[in-house]
Amino acid sequence: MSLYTVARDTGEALYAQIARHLEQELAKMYSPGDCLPSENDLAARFGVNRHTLRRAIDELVDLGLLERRHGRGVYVLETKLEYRIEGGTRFTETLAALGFQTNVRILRKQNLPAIERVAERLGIQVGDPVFWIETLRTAEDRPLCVISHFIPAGRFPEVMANYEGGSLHALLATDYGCKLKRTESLVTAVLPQGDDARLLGMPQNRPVLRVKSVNVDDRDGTPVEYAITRFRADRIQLRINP
Amino acid sequence: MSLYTVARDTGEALYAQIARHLEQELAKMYSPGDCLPSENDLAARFGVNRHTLRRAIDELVDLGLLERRHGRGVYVLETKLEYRIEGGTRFTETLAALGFQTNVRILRKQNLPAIERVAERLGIQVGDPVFWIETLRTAEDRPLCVISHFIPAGRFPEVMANYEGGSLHALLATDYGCKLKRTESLVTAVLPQGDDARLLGMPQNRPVLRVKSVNVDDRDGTPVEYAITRFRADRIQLRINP
DNA sequence: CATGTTTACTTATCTAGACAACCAGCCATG
DNA sequence: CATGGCTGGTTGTCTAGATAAGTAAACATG
Repeated sequence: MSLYTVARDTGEALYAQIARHLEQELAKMYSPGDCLPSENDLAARFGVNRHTLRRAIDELVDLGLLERRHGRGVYVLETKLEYRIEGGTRFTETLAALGFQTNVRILRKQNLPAIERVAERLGIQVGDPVFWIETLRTAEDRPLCVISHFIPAGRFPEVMANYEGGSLHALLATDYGCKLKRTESLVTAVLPQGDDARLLGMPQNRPVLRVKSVNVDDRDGTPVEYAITRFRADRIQLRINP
Repeated sequence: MSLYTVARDTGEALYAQIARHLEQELAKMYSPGDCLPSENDLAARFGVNRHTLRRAIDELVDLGLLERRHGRGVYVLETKLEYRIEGGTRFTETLAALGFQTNVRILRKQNLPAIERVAERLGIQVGDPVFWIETLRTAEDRPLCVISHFIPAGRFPEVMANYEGGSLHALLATDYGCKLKRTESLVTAVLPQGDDARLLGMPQNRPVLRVKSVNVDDRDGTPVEYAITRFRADRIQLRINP
C-alpha cells in the first residue's frame, strides 16, 4: 500500500478524494508557477486510471488553482489575494446562444489617444492611438447594455472601418485570427452616467452593473480589447458557480 | 450519413461541435422543464461514444442551460435573463486575509419559520424553524456590507445561542465540523432597502451590490446557510477571473 | 553558427465496455 | 387497499487503450 493509496469505500468518488488530496498538497508543497508531475505519473502514484486523475485535476482547474498547458504540463496558478470569484465568460454571446433575439447598434466610432487607464490595460503607451467603439445591445428588442470597447489601433488598423455591427469579437477573430480570452472582470454597481440611462431606457436613479473586462489574444497573451459594459441591473444577474 | 453526423475534420473537438449543435436545438425545440433523450440515445444519434456526448452535455450544464438528475435524465433549465460567471469564494474572509481590520456587529438574531424562498435553498420544508442572523461588517471601521444569514435551526440548534460575533462560518466549522462550500452566487445591483442605507452610511439613491449565496456542507452536500449580502457598491468590486 | 528535423515527452480527445447508484412504475403479496 | 420488492431505465464513475496534437530539447545538416 502506497502512502498515496486512496480509500475506495467512503461513497465519495475517487476523483473527488484525489482532488481534495491534491488541493492540500498544493498548499503545502507547491508554489505558484510550479509544474505538477505528469498525468501518467500522478495516475500511477494514486493507483488510478489516467482519466480518473484527469477528472480530479479538472476540479482544481475549475476552482482556479491549476492551469493546463497543452503539451507542457499542469501548472500551479498565482493565488491572488484579490476579491476573487472564479470564472469569466463571454457576455452577450451566451445570450444569443440562449435563443434571445439580440441586436447591436453602433453608437459611436472614434479614434483617440489612449489615456492612462486604457493604456495600462491594453499594454500600450499613453497617447498611442486607440479605437473607441460604443455599442448598445438589445435582447428581445429591449435595451440590455451599453459597451465601450477600446482597441489598440496600431495592431488592428482596419477594425474601425470594417466594423459595421454584429460581434466585434468575431471580427477580430476572422480578420486577425485572434483567439480571444477574458483575463479579468471587475464588477461594480453605479448609477448610470452620461447618456446611459436614456440609452438603456431606465430612470437616472436606478443602478447599473458595470463590468470592466480585458480580453487578450490567447496565442501570445497580448491585450486586444478593454471593455466597460453597463448592464441594466433589473435585466441582468450575474451567476457565479464554483 | 445521418442528418446529425458531425464533421470530424474542422479542428474543433467533437464534443464542442455537439455542444454547439445541442445549444441551438435547445433554443428551437425545447422548453424549460423538458427532458432530453437519454445519453445513450443522443450518443447514437450523433454517432459518438456516450463519453463524448457526456462531455458535450457537461459544457451546457456549465453554461447553466441544462441540469442532470441522477437516475432520471437531463433537463432543460429555466432561461431567466441571468448572467452566469464561473466561480465562487468566501466573501469577507478574503478581506481579512488582505490585512484589513474587519469587524462584525450583530444586528439581529431571531427564530423564524422558513418562507418558501429560504426553505427551497436550504432544502427544508416551508415553516421549518430557521435562524435569521443579520450582521454588519466593517473594514477599517467603515461599513462594508450587511448580511442576512439563514441557517436551518433543526440541524444547528445551538448556533443561535453560541454565536456572539466573529466568523459564523468558523463557528459552523468548529462546532459542527462543517466543511463549507459555496454552491452558487447571484449578483444584482439594487437600491438599498429598509435600514440598509442607514446601516451602511450611504445615501438612499446609491446602489448596493446584492449577492445571494448558498453554502453547503461539502461532506454530504446539504445546504448549511443561505445568505443575502448587500455591499456598498462604492466600496466593493467583484473580481472574476477565468 | 543558423536552421530545420527528429524524438521523447506532455496534454487533448475519442472509443469501448463494465458496474454502481438512483429512480419510477409495475406487480405480487399481505 | 397498502406495502414492499422487482425491473428496466437513467445518470455516475472507473478502467483500458488508442490516436492526435502541442512542446522543448537534442540532433543533423547546411
